[in-house]
Amino acid sequence: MRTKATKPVGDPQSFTEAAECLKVLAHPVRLRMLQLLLHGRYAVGSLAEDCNVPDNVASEHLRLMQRSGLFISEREGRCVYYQVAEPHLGKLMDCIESRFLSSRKRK
Amino acid sequence: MRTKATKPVGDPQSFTEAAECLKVLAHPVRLRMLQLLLHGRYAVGSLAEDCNVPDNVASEHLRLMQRSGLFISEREGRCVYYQVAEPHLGKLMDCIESRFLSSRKRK
DNA sequence: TTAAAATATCGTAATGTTGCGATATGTTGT
DNA sequence: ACAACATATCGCAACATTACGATATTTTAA
Repeated sequence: MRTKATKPVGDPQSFTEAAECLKVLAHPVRLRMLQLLLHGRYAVGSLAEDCNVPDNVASEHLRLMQRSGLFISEREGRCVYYQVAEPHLGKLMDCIESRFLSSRKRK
Repeated sequence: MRTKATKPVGDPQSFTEAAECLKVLAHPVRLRMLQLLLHGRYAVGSLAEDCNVPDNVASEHLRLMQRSGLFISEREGRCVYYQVAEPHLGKLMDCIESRFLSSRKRK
């Protein structure tokens, strides 16, 4: 049995899936939305306002992330609230934050 | 002093940078290259062969990742060897692997 | 039932990404 | 100097992503 010359495994299909997930995250507005939703539950309009984008643009970003299984939504009166559905996103966001984003808080 | 109602911080510029980095990672071939290079040092041709893409395509992916500061390269005779330059990529790849890729090894 | 609010969807134009073939550059051995 | 090898670059066509304005849907309140 050899102990050297091992290569990490991973079938091409898995890399494609991982890449598609990263592609969904790879947008500044969607990243910010994820960060917010990892800390709470927000309606479309609040997210749009925080991200400085029109409501319909926010809605499209949220729809994309929902179709990828990252978020779920539920209607409550007039508003639709989104929240994080994929548990691994917390750790992933930690990595991203520790590299790119400050860790201070604001109200 | 209030203890509730805090929102995570992050100026838009940082989110743009983070998103650009994720965009670079968000390709199956580039992800596989990163995984390999986190375990060793490879020349363009070896990476191309492992990823089943022509040499020039591999070279373009590597160039992109190098321009984003993720890899560095050094010539050694005829070959050019790439290696990981950004230390945070290890943890990030761990997250991705734990979610999407099996952890078995192959020779 | 009508109006207003919140969200979603659609068509479209602008822009970005990808892979390919051809060509260029750099390196080694003869 | 030349041929062979390894890598890099270029122009281009195919395709994907994005934001926008307009329009549709759903819900609440009057």
